[in-house]
Amino acid sequence: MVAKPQTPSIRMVAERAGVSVATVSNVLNGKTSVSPDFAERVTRAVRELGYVVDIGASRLRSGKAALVGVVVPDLANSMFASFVSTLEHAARQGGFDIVVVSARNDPAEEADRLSNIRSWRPAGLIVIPCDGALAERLPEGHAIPTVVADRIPDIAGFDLVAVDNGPAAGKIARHLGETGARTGLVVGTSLSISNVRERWEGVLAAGGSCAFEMLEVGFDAPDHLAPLAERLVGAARPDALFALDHTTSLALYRLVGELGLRIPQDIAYASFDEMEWMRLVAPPLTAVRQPVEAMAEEAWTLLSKRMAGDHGASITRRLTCAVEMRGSTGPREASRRSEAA
Amino acid sequence: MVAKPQTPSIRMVAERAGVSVATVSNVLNGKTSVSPDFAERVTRAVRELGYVVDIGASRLRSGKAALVGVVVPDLANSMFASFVSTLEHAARQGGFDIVVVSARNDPAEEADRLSNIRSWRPAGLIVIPCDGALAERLPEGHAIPTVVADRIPDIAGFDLVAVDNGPAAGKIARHLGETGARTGLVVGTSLSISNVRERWEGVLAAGGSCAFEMLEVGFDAPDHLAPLAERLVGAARPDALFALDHTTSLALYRLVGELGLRIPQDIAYASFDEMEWMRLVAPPLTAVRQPVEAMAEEAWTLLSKRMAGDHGASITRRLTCAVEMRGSTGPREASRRSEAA
DNA sequence: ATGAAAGCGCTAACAG
DNA sequence: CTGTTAGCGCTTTCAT
Repeated sequence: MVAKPQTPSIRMVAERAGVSVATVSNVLNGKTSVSPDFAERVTRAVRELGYVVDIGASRLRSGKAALVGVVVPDLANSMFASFVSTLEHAARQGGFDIVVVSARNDPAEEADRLSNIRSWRPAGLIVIPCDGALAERLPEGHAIPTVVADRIPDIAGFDLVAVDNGPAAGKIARHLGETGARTGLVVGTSLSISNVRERWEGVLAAGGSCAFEMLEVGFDAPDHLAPLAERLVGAARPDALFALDHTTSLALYRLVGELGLRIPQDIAYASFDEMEWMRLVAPPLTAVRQPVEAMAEEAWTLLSKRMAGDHGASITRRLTCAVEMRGSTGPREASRRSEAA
Repeated sequence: MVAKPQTPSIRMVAERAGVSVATVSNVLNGKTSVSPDFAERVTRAVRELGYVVDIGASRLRSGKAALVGVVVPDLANSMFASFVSTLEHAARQGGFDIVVVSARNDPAEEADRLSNIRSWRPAGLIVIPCDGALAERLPEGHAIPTVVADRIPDIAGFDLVAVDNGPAAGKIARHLGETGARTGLVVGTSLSISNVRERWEGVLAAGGSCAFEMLEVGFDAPDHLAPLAERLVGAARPDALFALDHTTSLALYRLVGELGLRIPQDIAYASFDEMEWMRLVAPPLTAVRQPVEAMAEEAWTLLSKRMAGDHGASITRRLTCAVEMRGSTGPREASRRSEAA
């Protein structure tokens, strides 16, 4: 029977270096000063053993957690993936790791994850709620520093970072009117999501010469788009379409193609949430680009302050979206790629 | 001074229920049987206090970790995001949470993350290495159950799940020849990545009537595509382009558009890695679709077995890609959307 | 069926 | 500057 390889502990390092465990800890954490000689012996023992601290045990004793929880509605959604990616990097800079959980757009699952994640005793939480009803999913005396991002919850007391949904959507709405649309159909997943709601309200508040109507299609858009198809072939076909989120936009754009409608000649098209492909299709799509990276960085900044002990009043940040007007909303020029075909 | 709200510990639960901490633990873990009366009292105390176990302390004592580490080259890449998303769900089903780290395509960062993640004493690791040289980034006696995915490392002893890169790429190569291409340019990030290498070798092995050449453009493709542009405008312009990964494909497709080349009339176009947008552009792109979800699920299955104590010989799984022939590789029919324009 | 006590790996407090 | 000791929250013997 060979000696089974065991994860080295601080005690093994201490023994090998011929010092006490406290000295090892001091060398590693640099709190108390240690003589160069001892420090060197410890460093070598650490290297030889391939020792890395057990960060869980460390937290247990010190009370300092190096973990933050991240809860998103859907990791497969590239917007949220990008958010998490930026967050992960910012967190690492600060010496934190992240535990990521996806609620899969299911409020019940979100509640479950939110409860479960507390088991890790994270130093903080960053949450993009999957709908407005976050309050009922947090435990009574929720004491973990928490930042909510992207969507506005039904609960105060947390820092919040989101984008200027209303004004950005309003710009699109006015632009559609200015480029000749008189009737517009706005399509989104659900008004129960605050940013979809804000966008729709932004459209309504925009005024302008185009009359808009709103349609909710839910999260599995491809299945729910059938009734919409009828609206697009009938005589009452709107002059313009405005998709309020990426998921919807993808499905809606495909539907428009399947119906053989030409953009922008037959119907103008705009989207909230810009993805790479929107600049590659012909004509390229008018879209609102959200500052996802900036949102993640701001969320991290806010959380850092809270984790550092800031107990000031909760802060709300609204970041500005970029609105990109492109060929899909006219003027009636065909794009290069289309001309070529 | 109000009583500061404190995270409830098992001791508080025990006191409130009027039982010992051992009994609380027994109720929660269901190991030993507990009288209905006591069980009920504990359950209520848990509910009233909003207690959730400290999973770190639990691991410390029991040695059972409920955490697995996931290391990917780039979380912002939608393929990897999708991988992580599927993984996260599978892990949750098994009662595990995941710590996610991104190497940002940087081997040095990967080494750092790989070392750092051991601090969490994870029960297992799932790694998509950012290049082939994984061996030198793992500590000497790496004892954590580990599954490598997507790319083949320079080190044996780990379970591996990847796709049939060579055969799938070969199919594309033959198809390009069959649709009339005599010269083809294959473009990818770097041959140092095993799957890119396998794809290129698959092209070479395919035979067929088209002569291929390979070009490496690195990871920040947009910057490195300039020399490529010259190849595409000169007299020696190839008949076909084949991008070996998503990042490259996105940049390359954009370049083709900017140069005003028509697909497939001026040049045929195919891509390894299928993304949504490839079906939305005109003409839709011929592409190899990787079974990312299946790969993640298989990786989890393999890891589960290892974590359960299976010490059998390491396993390699090759999943089959779907190859979708579309308009971008001819025959010389314009797509519907193009016809309309 | 229940509880007392030990100890996982670590750091903080204190003694020397 | 260094070592000893206690104890974080939990699970696991081992008594009772």
